[in-house]
Amino acid sequence: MSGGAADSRSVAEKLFAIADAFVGRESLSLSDIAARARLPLSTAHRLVAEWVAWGGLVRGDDGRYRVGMRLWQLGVRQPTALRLRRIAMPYLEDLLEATGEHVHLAVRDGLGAVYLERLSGPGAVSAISDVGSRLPLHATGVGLVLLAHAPTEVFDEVIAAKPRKYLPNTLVEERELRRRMAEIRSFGISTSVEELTRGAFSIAAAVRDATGEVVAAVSVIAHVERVGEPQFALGVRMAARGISAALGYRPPSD
Amino acid sequence: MSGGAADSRSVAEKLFAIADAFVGRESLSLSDIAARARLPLSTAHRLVAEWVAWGGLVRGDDGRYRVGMRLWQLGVRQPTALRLRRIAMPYLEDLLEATGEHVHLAVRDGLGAVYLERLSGPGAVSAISDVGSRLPLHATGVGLVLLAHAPTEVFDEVIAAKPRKYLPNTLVEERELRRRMAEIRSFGISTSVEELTRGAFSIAAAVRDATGEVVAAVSVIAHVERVGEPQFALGVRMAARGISAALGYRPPSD
DNA sequence: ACTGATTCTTCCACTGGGCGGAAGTGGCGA
DNA sequence: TCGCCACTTCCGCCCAGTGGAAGAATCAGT
Repeated sequence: MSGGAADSRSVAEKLFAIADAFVGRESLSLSDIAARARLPLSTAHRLVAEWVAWGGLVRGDDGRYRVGMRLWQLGVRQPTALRLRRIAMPYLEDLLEATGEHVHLAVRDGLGAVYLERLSGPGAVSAISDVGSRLPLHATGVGLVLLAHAPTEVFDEVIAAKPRKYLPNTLVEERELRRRMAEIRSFGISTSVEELTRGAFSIAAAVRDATGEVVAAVSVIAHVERVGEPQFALGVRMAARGISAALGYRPPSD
Repeated sequence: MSGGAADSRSVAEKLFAIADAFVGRESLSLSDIAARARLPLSTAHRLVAEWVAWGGLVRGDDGRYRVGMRLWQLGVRQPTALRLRRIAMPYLEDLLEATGEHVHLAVRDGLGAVYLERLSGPGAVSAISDVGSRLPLHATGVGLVLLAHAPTEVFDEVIAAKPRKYLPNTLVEERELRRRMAEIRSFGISTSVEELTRGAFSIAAAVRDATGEVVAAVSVIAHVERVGEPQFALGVRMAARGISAALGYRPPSD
């Protein structure tokens, strides 16, 4: 029956590929899933049925599949996300009030910045990020901050992965990125203008926990005309300090 | 090599069993996982490694495993949870302010009530429920409300599954439960005293969406001495109505 | 109602990936 | 140094998983 070369991925990898197909989308048809996971329809059909039987995926009345409550249950208790979000929320709300633009909280996971929270004012720029998004480290405010404080291997991997130039201002050269990292580490804050989104600039700062390690980053994304207004840098600094303090960080006093 | 009867579960089921082991716990060691998932250590080891390779689980510095950001990403966008939480939050906060006790929002998933949100006042009773918990329908305020408005098959399955009697007041008999369901449907509110937690009572009401279907339930769990104080029933009713209205529900006006 | 396109579901025989007992490794406490 | 426990790796057997193909269901256009 099977003519061509069999798919060398393990069952688990195929199941995960199906799960991955759902990251960032509401609902998918069987063929969508099969296409995204690069699986033959019959295989996708069978594996999706297994997810459904477990409750990780549910089939709607429209025949399309959605992420089910069981996966929600599993994810919602992710310790890092839970703790950081809970602690950071009041500071993020203050920051939103002070700026009226997009406010972000993100952590690094591998080579991506994962957005734990996004609060947005009414007239904020249209941005790609949302809660649960994963964006590249080199092209976002939070990403650059997280990268600047990550182990050097991470930087090497980012370079090795050939970072994509989204806009003319996106940094992709190793030298430029290195300089920028050093800058962020010494200033304690990062300002990017039109590096990922046209018409937007971003100010980001690092959040530290009780051990002094950088565990997250906060940022504001605002309309580029407002660049230079002092409340952004000030607000982001205060939010980052506040959250760090709430996490038990005590800055070296010497 | 393999001597005894092989495990008849499919790879997928084994992977899911591992995932299930994490529901409601922060971190597990490999042997914990193997025990909970009823898998030989070597099998658990291999499958856990697959989860880790994908990013669904992460291994901490302590050697224990935790749910990773990838599973969080997947779950956090679960459409029902996302939408209901976002819309309901302000009403739940009002309800918390009015009562100062535990406030819950839950949906039915299969034979369980899954808690989408829990807000708690400072002196609230110690309760088992938390965000992401799954509790039996017959033994919780929200569960009874959800059961009362569920398809009859669900009720039959609950009965068939021999509901457990947690406390003397827990309803487990088919006749009693049926009567209670009818009561809830006609009064539009449910009051339970010490059915799951000693020293606590619960008042719950149904939330409907634009189609008129019951999609969730809100409840307050409070110290049993406060039973009868009017703000509980009133507050729960108002919250349920408010959320329903925000979801687009228009009560029949005749 | 007929036709054809599209999407989903089921079937089945071949085969290599998964299986798990057993042996190996490493760390810790006595 | 020894024993214990928790984890990791190994390896050969065998059946679960595979995916092409055929069948069923659904839908749109004429």
